Amino acid sequence: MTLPQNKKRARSDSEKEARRTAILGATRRKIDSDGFDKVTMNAIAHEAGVSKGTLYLYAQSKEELFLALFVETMEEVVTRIEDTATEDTLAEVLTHAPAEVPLFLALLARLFAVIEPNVSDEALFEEKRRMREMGLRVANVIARLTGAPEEQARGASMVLMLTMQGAAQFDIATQRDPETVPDDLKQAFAVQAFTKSYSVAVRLILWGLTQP
Amino acid sequence: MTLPQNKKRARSDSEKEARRTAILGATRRKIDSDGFDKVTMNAIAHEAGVSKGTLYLYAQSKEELFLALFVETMEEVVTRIEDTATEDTLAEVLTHAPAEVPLFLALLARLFAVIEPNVSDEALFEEKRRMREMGLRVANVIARLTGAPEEQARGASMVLMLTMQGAAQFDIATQRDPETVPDDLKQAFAVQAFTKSYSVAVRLILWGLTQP
DNA sequence: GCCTATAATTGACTTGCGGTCAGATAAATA
DNA sequence: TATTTATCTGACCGCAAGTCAATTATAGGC
Repeated sequence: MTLPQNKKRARSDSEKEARRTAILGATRRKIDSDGFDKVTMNAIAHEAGVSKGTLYLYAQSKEELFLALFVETMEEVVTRIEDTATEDTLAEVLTHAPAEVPLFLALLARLFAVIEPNVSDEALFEEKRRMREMGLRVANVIARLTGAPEEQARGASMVLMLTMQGAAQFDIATQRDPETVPDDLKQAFAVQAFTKSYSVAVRLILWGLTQP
Repeated sequence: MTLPQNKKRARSDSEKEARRTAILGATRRKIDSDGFDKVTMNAIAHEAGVSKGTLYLYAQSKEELFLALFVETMEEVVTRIEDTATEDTLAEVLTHAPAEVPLFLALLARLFAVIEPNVSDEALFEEKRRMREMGLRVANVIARLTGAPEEQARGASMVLMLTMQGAAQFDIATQRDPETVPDDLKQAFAVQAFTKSYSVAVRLILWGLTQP
């Protein structure tokens, strides 16, 4: 409810944008506090200080809120990679950026199986275009820092995205309270932590890229 | 409803096993015909010729049915790999086996984000142990056929599982009716098909394994 | 073969959530 | 200030997962 002044309704475009931002912020906080699977539209509405009906003026479904959030977080991840990666730190940055942007992994892990099936074609296609664009930005960084040809860097960017997806899935399992995990499985859960499993893949891919 | 003779209730262990099998078969057919997201417990019950309540005598939740099915299909994938892979066809078999066992990819794609969060600890841990065991069986095949040391083969097996997860996610998107996809995105969707994206990763991993 | 105890089966019911829409009303405009 | 516009609301709907008291098939004892 960070609407300009003491207005209660968003009439102008900028006011609508402010409300949308407030709703996405509320969604963010709710995923953070309750976990992705337990977030309800009522809870988001309450957190945002609006009614449930209002949410549906700004998104066509619950998953469209999640999709918008995902695009935001992915944008942040890519920007981070562009801004901080150097020749020496590329692997390091590629590995840690996704893990350090809050909610990115949680949303990525649900993107294809949970979020996208429940989103209008329109919103989906727009997101796909943005994803493609961000993939290319990462490819550019890789090409610039490794000296690999554009084409190969694009391939690497896609394989990275694919393995990141897998690693994000694995990471979900590790969220489980360690107290409840039997001893003989603790190891199996632990090795699935995101940075642990993903860094192996990143090194493998980058290494393959710099070989003749 | 393939219960022995004309019995209507499963009293002995073997009869219960038969009923369980029948229920899993019905679940399979329903996912096949309606798609994972549209399957309901009522529909499964009807297909199996029992009531909804009966389903809950054989599984604690809908997702536990899916989990049991997943283990079945993964067992089949691993067995296939063990039985048909040779030194020359390893990459080929690793790529195609997952795609050829019906429902395996659909279930794998939902395993961590959808199925596991809704399953009792008991069922989850049992599944994890089986998964680990199957991972080792694949590692053995890899070690045997490539001559790589056990340890390295286990690492490769895990990275394979991780990328397979990612590829299964990507594959969901390609299920979309091509008619509805805008021209500029057709390419982006197409390259995400399972065997297309996964085979690249398989070759990369096996190649890394056979290098000094 | 009949009776009884056991427990498998049923399906109406409860619960909870996503999504809708007719009415209420804030705010821009005349 | 009156009128118009369209944002906002929340009671309501539909649907699906999951429950449980009542029903009844079946095994085992007589």
